[in-house]
Amino acid sequence: MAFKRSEKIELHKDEKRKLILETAAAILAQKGYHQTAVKDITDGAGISVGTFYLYFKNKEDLFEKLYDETWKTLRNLNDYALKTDSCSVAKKFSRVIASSIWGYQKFKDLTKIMMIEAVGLNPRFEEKYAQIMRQSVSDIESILEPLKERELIVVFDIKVAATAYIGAIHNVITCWLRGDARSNLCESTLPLVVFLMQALNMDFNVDEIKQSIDEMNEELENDHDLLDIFKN
Amino acid sequence: MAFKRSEKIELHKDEKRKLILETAAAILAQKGYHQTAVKDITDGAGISVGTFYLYFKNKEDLFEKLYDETWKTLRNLNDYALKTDSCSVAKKFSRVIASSIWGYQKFKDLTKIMMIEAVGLNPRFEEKYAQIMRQSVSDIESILEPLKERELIVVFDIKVAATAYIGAIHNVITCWLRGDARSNLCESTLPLVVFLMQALNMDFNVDEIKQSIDEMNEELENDHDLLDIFKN
Amino acid sequence: MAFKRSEKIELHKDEKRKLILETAAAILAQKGYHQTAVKDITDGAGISVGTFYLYFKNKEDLFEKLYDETWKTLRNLNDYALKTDSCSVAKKFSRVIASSIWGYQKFKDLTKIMMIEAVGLNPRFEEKYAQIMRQSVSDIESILEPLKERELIVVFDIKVAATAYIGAIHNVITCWLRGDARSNLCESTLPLVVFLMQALNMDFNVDEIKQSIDEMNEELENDHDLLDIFKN
Amino acid sequence: MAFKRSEKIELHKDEKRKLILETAAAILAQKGYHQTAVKDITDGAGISVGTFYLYFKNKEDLFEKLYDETWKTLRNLNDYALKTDSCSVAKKFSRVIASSIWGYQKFKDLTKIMMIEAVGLNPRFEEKYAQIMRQSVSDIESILEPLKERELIVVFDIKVAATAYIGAIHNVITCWLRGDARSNLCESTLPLVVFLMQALNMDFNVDEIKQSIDEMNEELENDHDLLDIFKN
DNA sequence: CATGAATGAGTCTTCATTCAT
DNA sequence: CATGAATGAAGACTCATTCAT
Repeated sequence: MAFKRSEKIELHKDEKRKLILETAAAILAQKGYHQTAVKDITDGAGISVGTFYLYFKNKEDLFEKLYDETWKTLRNLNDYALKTDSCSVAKKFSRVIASSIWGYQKFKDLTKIMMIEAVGLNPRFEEKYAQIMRQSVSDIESILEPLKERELIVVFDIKVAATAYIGAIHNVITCWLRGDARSNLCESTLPLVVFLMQALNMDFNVDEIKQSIDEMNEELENDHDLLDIFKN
Repeated sequence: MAFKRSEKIELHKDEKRKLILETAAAILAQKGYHQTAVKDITDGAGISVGTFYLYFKNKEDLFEKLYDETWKTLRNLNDYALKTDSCSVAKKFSRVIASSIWGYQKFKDLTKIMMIEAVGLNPRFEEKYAQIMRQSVSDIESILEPLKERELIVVFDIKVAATAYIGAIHNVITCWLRGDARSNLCESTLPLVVFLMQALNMDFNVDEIKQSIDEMNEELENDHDLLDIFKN
Repeated sequence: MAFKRSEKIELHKDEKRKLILETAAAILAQKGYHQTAVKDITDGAGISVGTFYLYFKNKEDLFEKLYDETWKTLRNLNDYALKTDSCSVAKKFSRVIASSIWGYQKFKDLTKIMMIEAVGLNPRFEEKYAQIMRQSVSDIESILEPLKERELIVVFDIKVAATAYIGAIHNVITCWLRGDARSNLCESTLPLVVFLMQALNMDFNVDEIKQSIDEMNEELENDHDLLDIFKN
Repeated sequence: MAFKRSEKIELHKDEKRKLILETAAAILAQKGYHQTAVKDITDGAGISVGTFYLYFKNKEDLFEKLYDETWKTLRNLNDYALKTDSCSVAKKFSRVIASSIWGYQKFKDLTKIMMIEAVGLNPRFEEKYAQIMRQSVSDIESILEPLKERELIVVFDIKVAATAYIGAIHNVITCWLRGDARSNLCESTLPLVVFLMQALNMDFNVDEIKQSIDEMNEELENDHDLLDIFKN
């Protein structure tokens, strides 16, 4: 009922594709994959079912595109956060976590799809999700490894630590997605970073972290290109 | 037009109900809720469709029963872990985490259903899951609160800490469920507990923790009554 | 929910059969044939499904028995009404109509089953109903025939007149069954008889008719044997 | 996995809807509501099950549409019969009855559905049918009322008379529907009208009535627009 | 490029009937 | 005689996908 586009503006291929993806994101996030019929999406986007199949191979294909692009965007955010003049380790951690959280909040619909809808959707997506998780974990592992060598952190088992680390962040986001959504997720960033710094037994200075987070958020707000998930 | 008394051993109502639940748990965990037809379950359990509906109102009802019983069992495990002669805080934490992990491993199928399948199944279950998560988080909060008062732990924001704490544990389990399943999840218990103790900045002694975990596991292995999830 | 017999009184074959028929009559009249499951009837009668099939071949068989016995009873009533020392024709008509109406009211449940439920149930019952209607009509025809010969009535076409005659009576009853049921059907007897006497252009005296109706009703109220539909 | 553009002539939406309704009318009239599966109707109409649900919400919806349209048509016929330059009361009665009978004969299938199938179908339809009967009766009542005032008819109780009146007509039609169907129902019109005129003790002239009936039938045969029940 | 009517395999669910106990 | 758990055929309805226009 919402999402109804009335005036059929003539759009170019890319714009229409983007329109479908955005509409689908909103509807899928709200109703869930199985509760959403292709017709719901096409009605929402003001196009015909036939047109939908001109842009996507099938319903799962659309979902996969949405999923992949979401993931790509979130990874881009991480890359961006790390692509900074070298600075203290704690600062880097802060930037990455801050950017992730900022992104999840910015793309709430997409995030919900990726973190909640896609889970347990079907064996294919489960594997996809598992792979992504594995990659996330292994990314963190490769960051923790040298830190451990240099005795900047204290961890018992790197793999477990990385998994717990990711889980801590994800759960803060997921709980927010599932209900606290009115509150400001970004306010959780600082406590979360502190929790994780402590978990790794890393030296840190709260003020420095706080500052890094604020800087990161500000940077992100000003670099709009980064965010346009559907660009190109 | 009906009948064919199967050659199977005649089972009593409760046993048959249990048989259906167990069969369903295995199939649902493997194929997923939407990919599993009622007939898959009945075929698996060697009963007719009609019989299924003799024991459960419908497919969702079965799932809900499975879900609720799983959750109840896991909570029982926690209660059991805490129902011990008072001991150090670190020891209690260790026992609870160890028991959870032990339970998840023991009831792999059920756990997968609860932690992966039920997520994003439909609005009703999403809410159910959200409620359980909220309760878990708030349980932890009420444990952390007094510890913080007594300055036994250092946390910036109790709610965020509790959420991160739960997420860390869940993710270790979930990742294991999703692929590492051949490995022994229990080996992750010690590193996980250490990670979390550090995260809370709590004093702890690794050996003591290790010992608590081992004790806990041993106790659990010997108290078989606790485990029979479907018992009466 | 109603109809629940709680104390299992031990009954003899015939009594149990009667119990089932009576329970079925009440439930079928209320919920309709297709909306009533065999289990509804057995629950209502406080017996098991198995027992039901000990007394009746199947659901349709029960219905047929109910149907036939109802019809038999109503015909008995007609016979009884006519089995009187000869009297005026108008009086005879009055007695028959009065007895019918009295019976329909007395056996409201059964009547509803026969006149409403059975209609359009399935081709077999349709034919059965048609046959009964044909017989009713032809009964009336054979009454009207000699009257016409003797010029005591004026009818254009005996068959049409008989059909219309039956229809008039039935509709008064059916409308009552379908809603007016709180009102007293017997009050409609006099106006109905007058309507029909006029329709046949027969000489009649209102007071005499009124008296016949009253007499008939009184007789019926006092002859209880006649009514026990399940007797035999 | 779908399609097979049938070789049938492509029909527009309204035509296809009409095709389904007509097919359904024929099959439902023959087999009865509960004995007819949706697939029977779609097979009969040469369409797929899916298409059926494109045109009707569900099986009951189809039946209701059929029911309502039938009733509307029959009422239209009555209106048409009365929409004539004023004439004698007897003539008006004749025209209305003639038009009804003519319509029932013309729409045999539909009539059977309305008058036989719908009876006792389920509580909803029972009430619907009851309402229609109540309305028919009350229509007749409001016609009889003034006639009684003006002493043009003699009736004892208007409500009973109206009910009997309707019942007489209906039964003539219903009996015909149920078996006499080869014979010509219209031949019953004159005797029926005479029966009813007499029943109301109304003055009438057989020849005039006969003429009115013939005129009515002729008019109806020539006004084809009136009949297309599914038109627009 | 766009449309949307048509398709039909696939699912859940009911319930009359049986028969081992 | 009585029981009621078990059966499975039958039927209503959904929805992703196609293709003639």
